[in-house]
Amino acid sequence: MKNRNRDPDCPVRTVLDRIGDKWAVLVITTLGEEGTMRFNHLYETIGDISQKMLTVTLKKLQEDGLVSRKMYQEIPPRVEYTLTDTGVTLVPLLNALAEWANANMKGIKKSRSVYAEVN
Amino acid sequence: MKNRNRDPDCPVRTVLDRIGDKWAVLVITTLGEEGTMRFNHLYETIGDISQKMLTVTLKKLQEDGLVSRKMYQEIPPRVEYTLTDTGVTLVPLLNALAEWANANMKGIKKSRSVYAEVN
DNA sequence: CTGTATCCTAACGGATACTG
DNA sequence: CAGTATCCGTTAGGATACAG
Repeated sequence: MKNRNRDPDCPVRTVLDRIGDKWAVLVITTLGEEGTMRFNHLYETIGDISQKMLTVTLKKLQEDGLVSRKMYQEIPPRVEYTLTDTGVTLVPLLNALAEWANANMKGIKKSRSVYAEVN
Repeated sequence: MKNRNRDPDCPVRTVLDRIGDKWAVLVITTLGEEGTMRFNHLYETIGDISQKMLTVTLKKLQEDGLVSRKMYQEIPPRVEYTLTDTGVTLVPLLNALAEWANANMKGIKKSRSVYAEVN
């Protein structure tokens, strides 16, 4: 495998700086579940994201070509976001992580409380 | 699937707050490749992590029960870190992400440059 | 409805020096 | 060798107000 040390172009880091972002993961998995969504729908579905972070995250994902944006010339405005083909390929990986989280959260929480008692 | 909205105990968020951390991912995948490693070995292999962040990250991973720490009473001191069984189960998922990154980095970089030109 | 623009605070995390 | 302690600049990101 390619040596990752001190390599600014390391793919792992390139992608981690993006999908390592909690909001990006949430947006991608949500779009993966619901398909095309409007801005407000995403905003309400994710729930605890701020408007600002949703905007920023969507822009970054568009920039990376993972999400596409379609704007309708209507009043009031309507904007729809959809995963691109590339974006879709990321969904199963993130879902696998989500499943891992579900399967292991209990153990992790227990470990944390044990650790807290000892220290 | 469990509704993730406004749920502070959401497993996905619990895990994302940890593996969403770039340093944690790097430590886990590195230990996954190399097996047991000493502090300095990890420090040098990862390369651009600071001593402080390595210490902090290892502590958090121990707290979650993903990494175990073994200290030898020697002079100079020797400390070895190893993935726990739980930690090991996370490795293939992270490696899958790394492979995804390798496969898609080119397209992502291209998308970014196109985006940069237009805007 | 779908954003943009500021302000502002907590935290992240690097650099450095010190310790057992 | 394997950390700890401290300082300190940068940034993430929430709150709020405003705009097209």
